[in-house]
Amino acid sequence: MSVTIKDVARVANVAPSTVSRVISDSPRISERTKRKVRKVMEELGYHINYNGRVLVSQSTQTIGIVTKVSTVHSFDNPFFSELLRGISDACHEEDYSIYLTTGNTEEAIFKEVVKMVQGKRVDGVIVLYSREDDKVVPYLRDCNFPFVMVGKPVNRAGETMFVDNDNILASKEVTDYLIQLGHERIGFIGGDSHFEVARDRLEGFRQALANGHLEEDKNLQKNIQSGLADADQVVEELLQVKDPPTGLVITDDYNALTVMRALTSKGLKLPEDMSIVGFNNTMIARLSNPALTTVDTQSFQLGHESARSLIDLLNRPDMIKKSVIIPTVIVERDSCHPRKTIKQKD
Amino acid sequence: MSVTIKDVARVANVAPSTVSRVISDSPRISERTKRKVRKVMEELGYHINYNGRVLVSQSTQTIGIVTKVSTVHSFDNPFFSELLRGISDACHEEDYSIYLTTGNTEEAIFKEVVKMVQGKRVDGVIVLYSREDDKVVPYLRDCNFPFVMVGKPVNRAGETMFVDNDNILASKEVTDYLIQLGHERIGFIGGDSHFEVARDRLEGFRQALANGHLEEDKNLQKNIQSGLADADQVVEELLQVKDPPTGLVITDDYNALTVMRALTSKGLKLPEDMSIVGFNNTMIARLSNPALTTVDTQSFQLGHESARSLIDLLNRPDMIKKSVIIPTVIVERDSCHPRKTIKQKD
DNA sequence: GCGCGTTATGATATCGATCTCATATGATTG
DNA sequence: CAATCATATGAGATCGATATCATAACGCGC
Repeated sequence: MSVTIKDVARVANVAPSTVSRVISDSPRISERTKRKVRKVMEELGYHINYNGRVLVSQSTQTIGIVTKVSTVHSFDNPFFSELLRGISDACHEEDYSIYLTTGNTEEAIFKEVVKMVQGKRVDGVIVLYSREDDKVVPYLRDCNFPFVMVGKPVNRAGETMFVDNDNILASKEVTDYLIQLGHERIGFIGGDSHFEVARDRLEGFRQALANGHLEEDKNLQKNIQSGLADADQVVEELLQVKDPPTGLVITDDYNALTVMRALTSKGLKLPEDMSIVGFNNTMIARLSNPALTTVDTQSFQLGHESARSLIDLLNRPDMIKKSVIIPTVIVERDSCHPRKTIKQKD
Repeated sequence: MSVTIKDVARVANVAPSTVSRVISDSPRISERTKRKVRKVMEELGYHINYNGRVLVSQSTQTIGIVTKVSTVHSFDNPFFSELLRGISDACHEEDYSIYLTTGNTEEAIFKEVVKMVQGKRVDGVIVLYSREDDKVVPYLRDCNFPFVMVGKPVNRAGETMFVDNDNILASKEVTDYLIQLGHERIGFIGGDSHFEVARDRLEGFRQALANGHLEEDKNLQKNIQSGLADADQVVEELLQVKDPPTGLVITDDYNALTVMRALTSKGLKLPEDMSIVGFNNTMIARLSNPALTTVDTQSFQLGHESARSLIDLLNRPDMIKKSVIIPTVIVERDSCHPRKTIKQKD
């Protein structure tokens, strides 16, 4: 069908192996022959077929990306898009390609992973989440297949390459920020607690409260899980509490915006009646009204570093399993306000 | 290294070709042998190596996705994420995999495409944009390589498979919607006019004005291009016009929200002082305040259909080059308001 | 002028699967 | 019971590249 190395060899009157050597620019071939062969390649419109090369070199120059269940909340979330851009960028620099897993259920994703790993379609894998009860990561460990996680591994962190923020610290800092503003009743709205990141951020939140000698009230800790409890309900509950919060730490920009909507529809004034901080600094944080103060987790960098680390690992399989922590930055916008010193009658 | 078909053959005491036939569940192999071979595969932990198969079958069961330059505005935009989800979903149903091109410049993208097409890494390609001055589509045509576009081709539509909305109609309808609400001065804020979609939506907008016997004022037609003119500037300009608009058609939810922010910061009340419609019905439309009325372009379906069409084409290469039009729906929310019958003095 | 080391190239096996063609075996039939 | 045929399996070529080993050609020193 298309032009192969043999066609080139025949026309150029050399052996296929010579053509192969010209392709890899081997120093063992004379300049004269190289020129001749290259001319023929040009004339015939030759282009290498990677599949042939892959078979012998046992390397695909491709990395696989595994995301969590994608039905509603993964691609949807701009955070993931940014991650993907970062990965994509790093891959391109190193001339690697990207192979994307899809799949709507955990089981489907797992099968896809097995298929791409065992089927030798990728050289390594980036896992874009960290959660307990996950089959993918243990599987990759068992196979001894090169992989990098975005997010801190649930266990055996020492044996695993990962790229992450210091989520405990980030959450602590941003809670501190609210405390500095005078808030004493601070609520926390997290995501799916199966994920490591959710637990870390709650932990940081609690540390900040403890540090600030503020009482921890479980009634102020809520969850928004995709589909399950929605913002309206959570807001409802938070406002019912006697002595309701004046500040909220929300672990995701998207959810933060949802909550803001719910609050305004209840007649609260933002940021005067409720100070809010989000996480991730996605583009939507800039768009809300008031603009959202949020923790920039530098998702692009997170993605970029994860790909770079994986490629490093592929190049030197025996390298030490380093982990990379990407610093976070609080981006101050307009969604926070010093606590009003109301309740004069007290 | 890993277990191959030959290892299985040796242990099971059959020929490699027999094992291959068992894999493809050929009816020419007895049930007894199949059971025996399968048992050995199980025991040895055999898994097919796709690269071998690809080489002989000349098919990768993989489709490539080409997006426009990704630096700022492609993955960023939830519209693309939804498209990707739709593609991903359809691919998974048909057991196809996804190969993603990256690249920060047009030239880099073009090279990636050549690489994946000539290098035989994918069976077909989905191009997620339609623009003039594009090298990718003409190239794919020249190679006679199977591809599907999302968006109407700039030319030679009859020879090209594509999936699209009727953007002219959609834009006309949504402009009509504003006209029905009594608006007579309506502005249009589009995107990069290199893209076919931008031109179509402008066209529909103009048709609606003409139909409604409204005068077309070029001063009310603006553009927001990624990075270039920003919302504040555009809003500034629009409000400077004598007899400024009371309604705006904005061809993208993201830009619509940017404009809304700019308007409120100028002290306008929404939707009373300005009615706004967006496009795409991305998740951010739901989050704005007031919630954005927008044209649902059904991006998930767009992606889904494009993948399905491509896979159809791959299965029957001589099939007629059909095109699919996905209907649009206006999603009414709270960002539009009947025109106030002010200017009593008139 | 013979032996030897270099250099440039060729011949061939190989990667892991599939596919075509050949063949052994057993069943069917006149 | 020989001829014929269907069935189940094996042998070997093949896909398009790379890599190893062999070898031809050449120059050089003694």
